[in-house]
Amino acid sequence: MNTNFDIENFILDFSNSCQKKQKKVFSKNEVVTTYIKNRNQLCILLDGNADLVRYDLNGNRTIVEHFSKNALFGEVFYTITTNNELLVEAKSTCTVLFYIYDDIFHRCRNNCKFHQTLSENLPQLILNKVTDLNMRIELLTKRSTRDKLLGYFSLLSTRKLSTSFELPFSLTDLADYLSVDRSAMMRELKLLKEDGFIEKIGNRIILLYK
Amino acid sequence: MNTNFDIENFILDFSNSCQKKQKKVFSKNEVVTTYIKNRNQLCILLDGNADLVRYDLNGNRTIVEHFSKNALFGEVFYTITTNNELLVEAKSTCTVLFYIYDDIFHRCRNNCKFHQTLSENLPQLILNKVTDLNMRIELLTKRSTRDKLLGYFSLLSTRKLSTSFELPFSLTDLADYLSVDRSAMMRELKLLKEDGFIEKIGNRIILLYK
DNA sequence: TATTTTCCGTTGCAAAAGCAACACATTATG
DNA sequence: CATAATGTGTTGCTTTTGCAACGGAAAATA
Repeated sequence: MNTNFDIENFILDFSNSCQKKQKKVFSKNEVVTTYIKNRNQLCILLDGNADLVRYDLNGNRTIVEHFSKNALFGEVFYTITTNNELLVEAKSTCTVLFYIYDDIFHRCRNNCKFHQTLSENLPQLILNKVTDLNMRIELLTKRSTRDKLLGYFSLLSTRKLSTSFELPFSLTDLADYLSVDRSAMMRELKLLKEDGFIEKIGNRIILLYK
Repeated sequence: MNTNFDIENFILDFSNSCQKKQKKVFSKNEVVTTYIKNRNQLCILLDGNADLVRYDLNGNRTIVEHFSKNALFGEVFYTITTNNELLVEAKSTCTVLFYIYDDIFHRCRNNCKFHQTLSENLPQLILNKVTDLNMRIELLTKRSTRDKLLGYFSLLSTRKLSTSFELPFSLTDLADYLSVDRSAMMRELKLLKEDGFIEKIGNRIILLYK
């Protein structure tokens, strides 16, 4: 894949060279931003972890996306179709850059290096997001809680290049991410252990099946 | 939103001006392409309808995406993580342009107008895809078959600017799209009718709740 | 047009998932 | 450090969903 663009170093080098942005720091549980129709915001998470969360009319909470270092988010990626609350919550201390998408795309007046490089690499950055979303869809289309859990574990295992890995979520949040009931998920986790698919030590999962 | 770029006219004007692509026509039920790791293909559907379909190990069929005129697809949007079959099936006669993503991004040698315009507008095109995928995720995270159906109907209603609209799927395919069992979905459809949420005349749905 | 194939609509039964409630552990916070 | 808040693990019960099967309608095909 063409992931030549190293967003991390790029941001380190240039994030101060552009005027058309805001940089803010949030502490745990603060609301980073809400998704509001047509404001066209694009955000980059420089550091920390945050979740895009939706609360529906039945009071169900869904973790729509989980963001870590260098993730892109913001309502430019979203067509707001429902009146569900959609907001980004900091899960740890977060540093975030805020842009208006049109400003990136059409460059800023200064034509600064930051802006130029960012707009050149935007297709790749957004493409990375597309592949993430497709993986999420793959998970969500799995028919059973068991398959969702195993699919998610297998994903984490692939990412860490190890059959043993830490969950980036609390179990409560994991249920909201997989869009299943927490107690049902706990039951299924127990069965997965009993059936010899996984081991679970604290926050760490070990995949036992090949 | 900045959807200034009119892909349809652009394609009409320029699709013959570039060498680095293939144009093919498919008839109904033909396989347009399969998703194979690292081939990095990007496709544009010029005309017709097609589905991205996955068959899992349990034999379940999932319609991962539904494509209509001017849709972008191809494995450049996908990180293949499982060995599930992932293929695009023509649902009607389809005309498709095939590219290799790197060729678009790095321009072709001729530096033709088609290539230039396409690469300039690629962020916007991919962004449109992101918002589509996010809508799909919103549907899939709904907890019940009822909510999935109502959510999908509400989406179609918003698109058509009318409470009455045709389903773009057969009911069998709709179930595969919403990732639910067909008979369970039929049962829920009946209940939705009985509870006065919808009317259904052939392929047409009328939303009755406000 | 006759025949095969696909799709629709339905049902009984089994399995899975959701709901509600609770005790206990762990983690934040005054 | 004491106390509050949040997270974990569990269970009985209810509801929803999935599975399998079937007959008939509609559509595709020979």
